[in-house]
Amino acid sequence: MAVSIKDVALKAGVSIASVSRVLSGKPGVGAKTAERIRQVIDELGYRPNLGARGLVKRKTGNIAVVVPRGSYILNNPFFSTILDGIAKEIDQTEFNLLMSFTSVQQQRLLETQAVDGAILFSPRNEELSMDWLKSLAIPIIVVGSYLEDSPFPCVRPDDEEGVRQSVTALFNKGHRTIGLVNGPMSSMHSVRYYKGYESTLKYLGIPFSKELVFELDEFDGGKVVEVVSEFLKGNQHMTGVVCSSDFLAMGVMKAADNANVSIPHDLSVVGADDVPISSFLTPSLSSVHVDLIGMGRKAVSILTQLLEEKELEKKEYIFPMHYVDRGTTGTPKMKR
Amino acid sequence: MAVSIKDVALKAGVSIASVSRVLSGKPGVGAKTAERIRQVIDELGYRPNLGARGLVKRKTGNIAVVVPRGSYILNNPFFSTILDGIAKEIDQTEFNLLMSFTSVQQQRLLETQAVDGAILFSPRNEELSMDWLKSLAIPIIVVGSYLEDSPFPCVRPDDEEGVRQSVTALFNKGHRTIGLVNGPMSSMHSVRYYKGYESTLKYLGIPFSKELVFELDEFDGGKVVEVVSEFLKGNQHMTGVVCSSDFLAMGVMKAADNANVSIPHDLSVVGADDVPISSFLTPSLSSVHVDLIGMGRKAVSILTQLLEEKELEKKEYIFPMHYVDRGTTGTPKMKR
DNA sequence: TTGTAGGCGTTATCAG
DNA sequence: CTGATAACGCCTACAA
Repeated sequence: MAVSIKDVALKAGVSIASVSRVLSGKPGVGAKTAERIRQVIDELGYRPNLGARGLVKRKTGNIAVVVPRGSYILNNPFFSTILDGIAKEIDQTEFNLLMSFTSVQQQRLLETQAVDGAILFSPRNEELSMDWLKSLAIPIIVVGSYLEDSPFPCVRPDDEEGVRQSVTALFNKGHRTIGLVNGPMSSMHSVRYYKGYESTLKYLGIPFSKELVFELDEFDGGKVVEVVSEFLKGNQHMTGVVCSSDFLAMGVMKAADNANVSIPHDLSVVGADDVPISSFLTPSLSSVHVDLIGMGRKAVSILTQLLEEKELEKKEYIFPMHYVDRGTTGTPKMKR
Repeated sequence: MAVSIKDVALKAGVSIASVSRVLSGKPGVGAKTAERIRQVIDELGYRPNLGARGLVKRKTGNIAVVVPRGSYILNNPFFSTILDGIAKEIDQTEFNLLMSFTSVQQQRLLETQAVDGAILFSPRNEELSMDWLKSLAIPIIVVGSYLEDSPFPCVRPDDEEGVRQSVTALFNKGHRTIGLVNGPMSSMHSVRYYKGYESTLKYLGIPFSKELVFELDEFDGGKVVEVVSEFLKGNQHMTGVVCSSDFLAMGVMKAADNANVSIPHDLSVVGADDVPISSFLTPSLSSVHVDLIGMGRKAVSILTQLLEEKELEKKEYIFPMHYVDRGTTGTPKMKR
């Protein structure tokens, strides 16, 4: 049986009101009484029950991080690095962090008034009903991507710029046949990557070919390597490939290895997001860097602003990307 | 203003007691009334307030996952894979998942009656006070490692067996000078790895040399590669190395690359845990596999058993490990 | 400066 | 079968 405010009041010989006052640092308690109360609190090791407090204050003190269904996500460093940022920033606040990984969980979490606000991680357009989200009537932030036609503020990388830089980097090294390995088009992230890829090619005067675009439903382990291997075999004239994530790039590297395609000798590869692990690969992965930790932090900080009823300066917080040249990119050979 | 049980009762023309009864599926409500109530609940989109319910039931419906301080952890696939299992299993229950990443967070979480039980992820001996943990008076499970002299059930890999198998695998390939790259000794995981390494060498009749053991405080990015490179240079007669995690093994691979040591030609490397990403490395990493997802699931399932006041069959749930031969291991060359 | 009492949304006990 | 009503732990007017 946990010690309650009543126990403290009793032992200190005061009313619970006074205890409550010193607890919340409110004025109206004599110095001596306050001191005594504090001492009793200490002695008894009293801790306020957050649930009860939430009930009357109508605040839970929790915020939710909602990640899309599909377990692949947890092993995706794009996610864990942003989560790292979220965790760091949340540590500066008084909030607890609730996480949900499935739609059942998120329903329970969001509909039962268990949280004051939520951070949606790279949601897919088709998975979340906008009406439902709005009906929740709590502040919501989208991070990593954004929802189409959504009223929610979002924090995301400047994808178009990222893919522009990676395609251009390959172009500048002499590549003229550049493929794209992309994620599922249900994510706006992939959509933007696709568009940016297309427009950059056009800008550079390179013909666009549907053959060179590969869309992966997700990175679900072994299967990926197989299909990407096929893709590589079917496009032997391709000398470079840009990917919409480092995770995909890793798959490409492995597939290349499988297909006896040497990187960067036969094929140059550029990832995206530059997750921490990228520089540990062999060869180390060229990528377009973005401050994922900062994105996580930003998501939390604007959510807490909203929670404090402050106005946001803008609706989209777009983080710059910049190309980082490492070991997976080189000049193209004449022929593969 | 969220709709409460009162609103439902009002609109249905019944007492809140009856509403509460249909909500919790308790008997004592006429079929017709129940039907009407259900309908109103639907119309109003009523959802019970978990906090209020928790207050009277003295259950929060939350369980905590406590991860040790230090951000490296989030990008460690050992963690994220176990977390994956935790998430999967939690989905089978009615619990919400609260996470804490720092000591401040875990204090708030655990001391404010915000959770019914907790899963401690690979805790370090010095970071958690046993007395404090006991004083919380909630069920606690340790996963990934264990706490010395702790009364808490734990779920962990059979580390001793793992290192025995990896050392033996190298031995069988002809290696006689085998190093160990280990984590910090504050983790029991490292301690067991160290012991297993030592005893296996003795069993195989290989002399133990302190020079060949390298202890890394943690995998904190670039620095690791540097120091491991030094280690490799200082031990050129070493033909194989076993690591206490795949994460460390990746660092060794990168360091080897830096030092112009070719794997597995010049040096064989064995990781541990066989995280999903391992098979995507080039060359793919030899490791000792363990069912990390299963460990996560098990942690949740025994915690919920405890929460239901059921007895546990045992105190330690040890998962078997078995060596998986992949690309980073080969026969030793005569000389490096 | 202090205490009393009402209420936050639920569940549970006890009458009717 | 149904409905008051008293908790649960806490906050906060309002009184004293």
